[in-house]
Amino acid sequence: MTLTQLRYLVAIADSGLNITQAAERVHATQPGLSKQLKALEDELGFQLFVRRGRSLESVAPAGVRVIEHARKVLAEVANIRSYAANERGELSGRLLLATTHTQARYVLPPVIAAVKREFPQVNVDLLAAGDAEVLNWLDQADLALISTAGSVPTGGVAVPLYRWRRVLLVQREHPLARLAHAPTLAELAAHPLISYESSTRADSSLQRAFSGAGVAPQVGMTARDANLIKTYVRAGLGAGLLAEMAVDASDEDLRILQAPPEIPECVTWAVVPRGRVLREYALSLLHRMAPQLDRRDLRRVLEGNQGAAWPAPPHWGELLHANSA
Amino acid sequence: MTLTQLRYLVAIADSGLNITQAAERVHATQPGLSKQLKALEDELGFQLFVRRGRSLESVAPAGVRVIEHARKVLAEVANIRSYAANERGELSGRLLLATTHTQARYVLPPVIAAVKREFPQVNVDLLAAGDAEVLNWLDQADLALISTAGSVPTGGVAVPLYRWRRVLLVQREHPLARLAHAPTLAELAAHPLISYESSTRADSSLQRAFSGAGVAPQVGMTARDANLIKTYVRAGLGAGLLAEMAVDASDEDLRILQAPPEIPECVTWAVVPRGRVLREYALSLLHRMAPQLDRRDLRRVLEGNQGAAWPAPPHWGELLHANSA
DNA sequence: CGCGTTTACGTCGTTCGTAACGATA
DNA sequence: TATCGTTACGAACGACGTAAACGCG
Repeated sequence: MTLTQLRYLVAIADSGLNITQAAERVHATQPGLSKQLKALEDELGFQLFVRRGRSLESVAPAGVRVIEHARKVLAEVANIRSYAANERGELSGRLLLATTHTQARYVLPPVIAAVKREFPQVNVDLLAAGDAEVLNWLDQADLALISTAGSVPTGGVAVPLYRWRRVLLVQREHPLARLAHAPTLAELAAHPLISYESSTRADSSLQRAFSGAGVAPQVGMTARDANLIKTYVRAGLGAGLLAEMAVDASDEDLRILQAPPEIPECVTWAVVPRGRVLREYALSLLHRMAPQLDRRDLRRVLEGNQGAAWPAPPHWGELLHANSA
Repeated sequence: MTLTQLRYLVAIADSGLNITQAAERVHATQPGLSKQLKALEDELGFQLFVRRGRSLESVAPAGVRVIEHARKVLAEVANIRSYAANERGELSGRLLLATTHTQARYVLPPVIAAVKREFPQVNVDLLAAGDAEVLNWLDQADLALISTAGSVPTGGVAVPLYRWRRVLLVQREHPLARLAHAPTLAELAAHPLISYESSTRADSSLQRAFSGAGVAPQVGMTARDANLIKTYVRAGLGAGLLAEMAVDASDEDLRILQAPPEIPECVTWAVVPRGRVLREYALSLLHRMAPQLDRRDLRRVLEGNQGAAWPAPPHWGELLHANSA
């Protein structure tokens, strides 16, 4: 058994059982992979894939288990490489972030700009997805950024970054804009809402807040992207309910209202798989998004495989202030 | 980076930084290890060991971290090998048990005999140590057997096997033997005791039971081995306080008394490092020691990296009965 | 007939062991 | 001077890539 064999194995599994495609991915030739796979199967004593004719039909049950372990091996090897790269002060590399659209569009730009200033040779790749899908990318990404209302994300060590609230964005002539006070849940329920896709789930904090007040919201439109929500607010399709981070100077034509207090605060988290060694620049990004946390503490907890008692995260506004300074 | 390099690296670390000795351990030549170590250091970009002259003086700080990860890599590779060996029904192998003397001497013999009957080609190695040290061997052993009173052992997935009580072993002419009832803690405190080494620790269940009654035991002698305790009981040095499993037919010259009820029941656990794949014969041993647990459940929990709600373990007597049948 | 896998084969690189050398206590 | 690590060298093994053959849709 060699690391190459394990690397080829997961490449084949990740390429939909297409050895030719897997060969390109690992920068090798197809017969090479074929042969190494055979060698590995010979050594283990059973087939890892079910063949139909000459091509791979599916992963054998035993293959599933072996691949799981192989991934762990490769992850640890990657950890050694990352650790070594940090140790010798390597400045180049890649930073793959799995994140929501709102983070990517409104929160990350200044943060990433700062990281790129500190590490100009680092390639930053953004992988924007919906709330629910972000965690699925965690095995490939370096870290995931995700927001929740109340619960702590699973899938790794969750680091609380900051708190934020939702706000209402309406046209100036919208009925809600004429109220002297922040609208109540009942008042809000009287108008069509435009919000994030995830808020339609029955167990979302939004739905729970409304049902707690005995009313049902009219979520007439959803989008993953705050920009789209704004567009439809301007088109007069309803009131936008979105993250306060998504409001910027370009929204002066609209009115910004506080959301009802029953709609709970959210927390944005960074999630890092347990035991993963982060490159310096990833830690730098993390630290910029949570300056309240000590850098050494961060590293210690991330590598210590254990949860930690984090301090309460600051509100988004404070973080913004810290970053602009 | 190759698996060979990582294997050589930990071999060197485990051989007290003696490359020659490490070479024997991995069945290779010394120049081979020397060269591979150099190649690994070259690839990583820094030295893993601190040299004084030409010999290795100590593990460099960075080396400590790399070795930790290397061990995880090798452990996962070993898991793949174990899984494969199970998959193809391999009947030979090695079973290294870290255990206490009492288990090794009185509990394990019939169990191991049964396992050897089922797997004649398996080499069983016992590593008997004191209560506290057993867990230190866990990284090298396949599983550890350890007893506690109340607490759950750490260091891996703990599987409760059976419950047991301590008993008193005294000479027929001992004053305690004349009592009509089981002695109380106060009565016991009036006589010198001979017990296990671990019972002298202030936080041991024995000490806590006595101090709860406001008396202090006179633990005049300790030993790790129940046989030794019996020997000294026969020499008239005091009353033996030991595990009920340690009493057998050869003790008919002595009197067996119940221990005071305040001395709590103990539980014997099997501890398996998280994520380790056990060979079939190891699982067989585990199942024989805890027939109340389903074999599939066992494997699922051990490999699922998560604790489980185990059923209450049976008393030792029931287990003994099941094994003799 | 195109796609993908396997088999065959030649070359290159690497590893390994033996042997000699160097340093150190 | 004995012990341990490094360097040097030759042989053998293994991995890789090119090219061709084989099955399958």
